[in-house]
Amino acid sequence: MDPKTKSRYKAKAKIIKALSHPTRLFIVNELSKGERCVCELTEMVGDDISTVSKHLSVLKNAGIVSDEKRGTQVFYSLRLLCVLNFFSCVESVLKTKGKEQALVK
Amino acid sequence: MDPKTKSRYKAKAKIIKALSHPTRLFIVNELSKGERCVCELTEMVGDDISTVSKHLSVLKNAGIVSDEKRGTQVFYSLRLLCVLNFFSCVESVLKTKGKEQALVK
DNA sequence: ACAATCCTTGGCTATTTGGCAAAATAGAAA
DNA sequence: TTTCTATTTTGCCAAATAGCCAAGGATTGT
Repeated sequence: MDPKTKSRYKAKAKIIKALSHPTRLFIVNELSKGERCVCELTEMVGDDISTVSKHLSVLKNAGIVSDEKRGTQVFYSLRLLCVLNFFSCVESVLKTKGKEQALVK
Repeated sequence: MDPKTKSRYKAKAKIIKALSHPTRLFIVNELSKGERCVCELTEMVGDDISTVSKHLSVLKNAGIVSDEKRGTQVFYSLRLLCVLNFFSCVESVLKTKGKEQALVK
């Protein structure tokens, strides 16, 4: 694999990696319904606010969400709607795996 | 977040996590062209064969690829074509990020 | 049976990640 | 300015991950 190809795959992997955490998936799904402030997300997720903030910065860094400060609050919104397509694909994997598990039993 | 919802997001994240590595992305892309044996992939990737084998087991475990032994070789093939849709979405993220970087300059 | 080939697994180390708690920052309000 | 509130950053520790090497199957061919 030549270096250029490799670095392209690295960049892509970084974006996907940003989505590879349960909490971050939940956040993305929530933001697909509209913008939310950190405090709202924190309450829904149930983790420490610093943890949620970190997850948000990962998503922001990857270019998946954007933030806007209004007053004392920071509102996040989903910038890349196409990531929602991931979900249906992932669902189908889960379904297939479910069937196989059933067969094994 | 209730436990049931949480475990569903965990399962989804696990699948996406399997795709969140440059080598594994490369492999998925390669398999989209047709089945490949471990030795072929190893040569293309350039890592130790044990490393490649481990990546393949991660993908298999996630339900993304399937394997078939024929003779002494094991052939892997892509089972979930929809994961290819991820790529175009990720491309668009990269493009957007590229533009922003250009603006900053 | 024996050797050769292909692949997987276990063991090890180095690096990265996720979580909380405490400290730092930014803006609003008094 | 001082204080309050919302958020981010930092430090620390535990757990997970990636990589290589060596050892262990499995299958083919001699």
